[in-house]
Amino acid sequence: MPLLPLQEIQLLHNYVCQSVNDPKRIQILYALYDEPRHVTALAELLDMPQPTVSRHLALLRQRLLVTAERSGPAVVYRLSDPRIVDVLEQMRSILREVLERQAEVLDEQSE
Amino acid sequence: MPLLPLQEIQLLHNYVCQSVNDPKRIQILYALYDEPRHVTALAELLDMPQPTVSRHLALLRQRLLVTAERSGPAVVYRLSDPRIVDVLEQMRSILREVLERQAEVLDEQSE
DNA sequence: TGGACGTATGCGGATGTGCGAATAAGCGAA
DNA sequence: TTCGCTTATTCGCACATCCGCATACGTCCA
Repeated sequence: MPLLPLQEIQLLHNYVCQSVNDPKRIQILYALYDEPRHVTALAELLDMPQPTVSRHLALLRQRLLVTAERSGPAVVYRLSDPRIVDVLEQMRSILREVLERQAEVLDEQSE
Repeated sequence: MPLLPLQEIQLLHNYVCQSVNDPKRIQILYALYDEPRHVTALAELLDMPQPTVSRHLALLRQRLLVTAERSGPAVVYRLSDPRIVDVLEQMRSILREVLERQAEVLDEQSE
């Protein structure tokens, strides 16, 4: 795999990496993976103030990771591409492994 | 997939998401995927000041995504788990798709 | 031990990000 | 149009992050 051109790295960072760089946004992505929801439902489920949820959703929508659709007075949000949660799961898997490896090293040192 | 406990989301964010939330760190991860390198080699390859590279590496090492090994006066860094670059590639794939979808929508609107 | 090479760190400033509180704006029903 | 519900936005502040510069630290070898 060749090194990526800087421009492409910028895109990757601006759109995707920044989007997942907030715990609340990660929560929102998981919640939308479960099923599409409207703003108030998300706010109640995740115990966040409505303006906070709305702001995070606006950011995710701007980054094209979620789409919004009006349903009466409410606005239902859904993931543009559910694979974004697969990515988060892969990150978790990597994290689990490196933490375990770290634990082993500490064990060996204490022997 | 159940919603994740907040604590696990925090871990995910602190270790992995934050790590990839900087264009220069993404460049470094790709460069180390290519092959393990020492600080100065990275600095020259990526055209960054040495202290900048060193600081980013320190962060990545603290997050357990890279490991450091002394080799004479130099310190060789390598990826703890190459799958981190697979994750970045998956992000790129998702980004490419949503951007294409966006382009289609704009085309339809202009017809 | 002194010097050269390679790496890490401290500091100050600039920039970016998230939040609370209040409020504006959009939609639907009567 | 007016009210009620839902969502979006504005403002000000607190906090984190990144960088350049200078410098300290580590290691090796003469």
